[in-house]
Amino acid sequence: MKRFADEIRAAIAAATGIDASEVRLEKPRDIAMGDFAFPCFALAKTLRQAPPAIAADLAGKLNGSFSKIEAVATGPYLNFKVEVAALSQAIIESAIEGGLSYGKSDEGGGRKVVIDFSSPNIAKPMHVGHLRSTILGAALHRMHALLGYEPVGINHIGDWGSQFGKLVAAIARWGDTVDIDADPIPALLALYVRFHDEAEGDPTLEEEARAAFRELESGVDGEVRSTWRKITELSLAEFNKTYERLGVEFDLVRGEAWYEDKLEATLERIQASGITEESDGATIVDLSSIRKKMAPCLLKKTDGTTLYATRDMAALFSRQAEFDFHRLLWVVGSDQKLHFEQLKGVLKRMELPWEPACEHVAFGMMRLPEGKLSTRAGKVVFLGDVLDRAVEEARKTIAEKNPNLPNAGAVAEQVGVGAIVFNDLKRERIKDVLFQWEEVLSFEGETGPYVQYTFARTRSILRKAKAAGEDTATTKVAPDWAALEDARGVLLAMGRYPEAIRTAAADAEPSHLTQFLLGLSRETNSWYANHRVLGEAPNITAARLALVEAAGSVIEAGLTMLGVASPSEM
RNA sequence: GCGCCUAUAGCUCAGUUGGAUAGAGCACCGGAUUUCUAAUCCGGCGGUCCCAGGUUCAAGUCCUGGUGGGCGCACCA
Repeated sequence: MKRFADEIRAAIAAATGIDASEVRLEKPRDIAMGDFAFPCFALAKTLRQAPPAIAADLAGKLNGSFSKIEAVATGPYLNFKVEVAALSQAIIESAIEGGLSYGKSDEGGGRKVVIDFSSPNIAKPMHVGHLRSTILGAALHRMHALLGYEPVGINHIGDWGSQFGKLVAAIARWGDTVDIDADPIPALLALYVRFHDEAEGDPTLEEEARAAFRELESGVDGEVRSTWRKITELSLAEFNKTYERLGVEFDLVRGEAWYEDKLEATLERIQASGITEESDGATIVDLSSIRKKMAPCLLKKTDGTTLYATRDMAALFSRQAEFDFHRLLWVVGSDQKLHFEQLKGVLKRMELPWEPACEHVAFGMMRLPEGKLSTRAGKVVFLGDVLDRAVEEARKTIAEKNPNLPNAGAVAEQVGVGAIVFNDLKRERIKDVLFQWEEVLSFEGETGPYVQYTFARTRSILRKAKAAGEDTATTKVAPDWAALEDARGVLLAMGRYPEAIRTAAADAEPSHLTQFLLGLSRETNSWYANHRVLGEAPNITAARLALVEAAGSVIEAGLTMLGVASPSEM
């Protein structure tokens, strides 16, 4: 695909004198017009000619230099159509050869991309709101790896801070009223909620909590620390079950606590750069020079303990020193935008040249029809429940549509979880999401199961072809590539996959890929409706089989990038 | 109050660095299966692209000012 575009660009460059890299090719409005379009408006001024005249003129010049491409002037546009045999063979072969690595490139050159994602808080259950960071980060990790970067996925667990003082205090008081070992997360959540309820009428609780956190931060290895350690371990074990279901892995699981012994050096480093000041007894960095009225960054409280920003600065310095990253992606909700702007603001004031490499990959908030998510107020949908219900729904659909499916249970898991994951990656990440059961449990239309279904059908055809002895390996018939004219939409879609991956990674926007997959699936399904693969003339069947194999291969590659399974039957 | 984000069909959303007649899905109506999975396909219905100015040969896209919604704004994370 790219080589045809490059050929066209080079020819236009030669004919007009503009640089080949400046030639921008678009997608024609209608596929019947061609595969690539070049608008001639921009040339009108320099050539002192009307765009349609330029297009007509260029068409004449270019057609002489192409062998497999035809240029047609349509008004102010110059449209290009690649000979179908050349197009289909090139795209199908590269898609099939690419396999799951289709779109692979070495543009990353092994440079490191640190991706900070998921980051749940210890002692709280994961809810639907945690899903987005987890699967966005995992998808970005896979895409960067494909593009030749060396991604470093870090789970920056929220395991530090004054809230743990509260939890420790609550356990000290009421730990024997709940069974933490049996089902740790709900038990810890109950204690946390109780703390907040009772702290209002009992100020000694807050004092105990502060004392506990002070002890934790002092480094003393006593009762408090051992309680904290236990909470952390139990929570991590719980989180891992969810990660396993989602197919998510991390290169490093490092909680905020991991940076504990780096806090002092971090503060010293920032102070040494001369940008800190005292304000009401706290240590801050003024950021009004970064943006008018931007809130200052607080690094140390009046009582001497550290804050979220202090720990994130420590993490940042540590990662920069350890990985010397090309990019650092914080995959964290948009509600924390200011926090990351502040971190970047501190870097700017320190005049650190790697500041632009740090990006906040913000995503919109998940809301329920009844309002904002709140674990404490019980307004919450737990992630495990969402996955379970989707899987149950998938199980029912399978029982109804394909009752003899082998491995029905495993496929239901793949389809149900796939539906949830795909749905969450479907729209632009910055957009807020209203969580609605009927939407996430829907398997029709623009959904993960729709894409999975398209793939399953490609596999089904390949299976039947093999059984009938019609697959290319058996028949050794040369495919009639020219017979795929009607599949041009499918071909062009497949050809755009590498670019979809590239922009998805560059913009840290996996929705480019989900949208791509929906488009390819639509083209493929639409083509199926009007064309038979099996039982046609051998060279036609061979070409169509290759098309089906390639389309399935690209879909599988894309779903794999997203962390969605591709069952071969469903 | 200030800052950031967002607004496209009844609903949920696409719409490349500004380019040809603004596209899907859901819902609703009507069709398609003796043959490769109907979790599909085809057709119909449905639009002052929030409003008002501006820049441009060209604006859903860029700029300015409004309006609605979301998020945030000092010792929580």
